[in-house]
Amino acid sequence: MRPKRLCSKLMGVGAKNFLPLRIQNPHCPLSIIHSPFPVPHSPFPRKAIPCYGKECTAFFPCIPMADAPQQSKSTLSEIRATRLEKVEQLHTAGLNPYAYTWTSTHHAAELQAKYADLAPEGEVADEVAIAGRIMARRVFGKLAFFSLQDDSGTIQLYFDKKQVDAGMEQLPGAFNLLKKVTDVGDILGVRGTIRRTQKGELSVNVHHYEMLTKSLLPLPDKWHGLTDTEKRYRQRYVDLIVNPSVRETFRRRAQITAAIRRYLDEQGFIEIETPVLQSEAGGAEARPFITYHNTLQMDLYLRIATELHLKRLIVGGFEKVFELGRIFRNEGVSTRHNPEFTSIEIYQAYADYHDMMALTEQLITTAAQAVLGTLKLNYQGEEIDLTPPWRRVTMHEAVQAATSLDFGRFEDLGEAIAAAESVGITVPEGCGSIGELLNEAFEQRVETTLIQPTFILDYPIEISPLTKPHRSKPGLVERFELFMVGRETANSFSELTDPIDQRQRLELQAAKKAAGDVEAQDVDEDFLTALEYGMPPTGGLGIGIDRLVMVLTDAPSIRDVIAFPLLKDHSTAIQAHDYDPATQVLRLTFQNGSIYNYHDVPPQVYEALRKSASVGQFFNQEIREQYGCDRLV
RNA sequence: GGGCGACUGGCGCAAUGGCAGCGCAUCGGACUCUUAAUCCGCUGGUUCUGGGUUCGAGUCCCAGGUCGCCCA
Repeated sequence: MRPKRLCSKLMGVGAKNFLPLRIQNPHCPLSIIHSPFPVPHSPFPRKAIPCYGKECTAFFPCIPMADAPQQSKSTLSEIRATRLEKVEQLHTAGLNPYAYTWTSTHHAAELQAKYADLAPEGEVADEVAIAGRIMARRVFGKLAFFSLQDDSGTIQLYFDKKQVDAGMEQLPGAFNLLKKVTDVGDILGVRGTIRRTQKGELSVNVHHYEMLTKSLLPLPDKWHGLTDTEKRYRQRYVDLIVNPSVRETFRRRAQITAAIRRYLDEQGFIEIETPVLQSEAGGAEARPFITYHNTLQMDLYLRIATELHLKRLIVGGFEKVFELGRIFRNEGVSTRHNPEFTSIEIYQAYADYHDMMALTEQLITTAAQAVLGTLKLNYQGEEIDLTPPWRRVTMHEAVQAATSLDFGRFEDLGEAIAAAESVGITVPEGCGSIGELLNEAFEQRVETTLIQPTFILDYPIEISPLTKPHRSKPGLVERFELFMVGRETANSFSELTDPIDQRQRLELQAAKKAAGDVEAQDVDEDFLTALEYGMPPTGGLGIGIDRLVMVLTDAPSIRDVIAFPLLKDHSTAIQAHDYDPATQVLRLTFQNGSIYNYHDVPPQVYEALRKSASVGQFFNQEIREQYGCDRLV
């Protein structure tokens, strides 16, 4: 075995009077010394207990206090410690580094606009107050320039020693204190007048400043910024601070949803919130998340669609309803899929899918105009023109154009499969109907080619269990999907209102589910009961808000338009383990506090776990997928 | 689920198997018009984790983790 390398500074010295420098093993059970940072202010115990944790194969790099270099201020914990000292200095000076309130007269962008015509070295006596985050410091002996960033933009702060000291007489050495205790990242409030510097930068000529919030952690490199995608998603707040375009994306997202709601409101639609927790997850073909209600002792599903409840509202007499909200689908993660995402579903009584096509065009063009001011946009290098009317083509026509196969002419499934395979279409196992095969051919050959907004009409009945049969084309339903930039963006139908037909279709779904299809839905008896009371003819429409926002903000990944996308935990660190040989139950306590019982674990497996160099790794390899478990906490 | 790639100080990046380096930031000093300020000086790293090969591993091999891209 390779010998452990030990920190030479640690060798031969006792455990006392050490200053922990860096936390190396976050999985160690002795969490007290693994708090992420040493806390040198207040009664910080200036010593570290060496790490004797079983799982902790790391050593703890410590240096004796007496030998510690006086000027080492570079690691994260040291930077933080230095800033905590500045917090103390502010307290000592009688200032509160975490202020309660501040009143600004302007935002940065307002000042930039208002004084756009001020000439270099021009001064205006107008008194202004402004607050924001320090994004850059350029400090001279008796002069300093800061860049201050607020919600609207940035503006330069100009600090002249004489002026600051004169303006803050009650605080002797105010200018020097400013130089000493401020860092990039701090939240500062200032009052001053407006001037444009010799070099032409509009500035606030500060005569009074207040530290509103002292920042303890350093921001990323001011020039290169934060580019690590994973860090950007995991620490979105840092991403938002240093990447203005990210703030712009989420501002646009809000404008889009606001524009959609405004339009629907103007058209007389009302938004009604329907349950997220449901005893049956229906309305779409998707695998649901499952959760549990303790006192009711029942399993519950997170909704995979809002469809069935919104239709109940149509039965109840509302004629125009919608809900814009979160949907949960227990599926994989990709640049186009997040397990929780936002959809809008809209239902209009006495309308059919042709009316819904017009509504789709109206909604999306309204949103585009609101956020971009134009219907021509660029998505990832492709020019997209949203000017209506959008192209309308049936699924049969689209597939025929791409494959030269006429699916309307096949007599039976075998013939269709042979024809599909002859043109290179991969036929999935369990493909049980011509309609499913048609959809497969569409997805494989047509979908990604639909760059400009296109309505695909008239779907096979097999893949559309909630849709009214086509009024003139047997075997098809009155359904369309909207595709843009090669992706499904909206889905709509003339809603099925015949309760008997609906029951048969749902029972077919339930049979598929019983046969093992995890995406098939169950029969929602109460929904069928509602239909039996009678639902007016209704058009329904669903739009994927995240995908729409992606197109309108030119975002390549759905994670760029979701503020806090779902990411895997960094580790399943095991804090403690316990084993009962009699019941063969292995109890594992994880770092995050959860406790699991793994069943039927043989004693020799636990022995191997105990002796393993890394418990976490052994668990991942030998236990996690191999044994059944219950969650206790 | 499969394939490919990435992971080195707070951030951005180097390092034919041979002393882990650079820029920015931090820390100390100088400086009244900067805007990636400049100049001088210093500090800071169990190279994602575990194992292996080797006299010697950031680099090679095996396993694992997370992220990204592509495919399903």
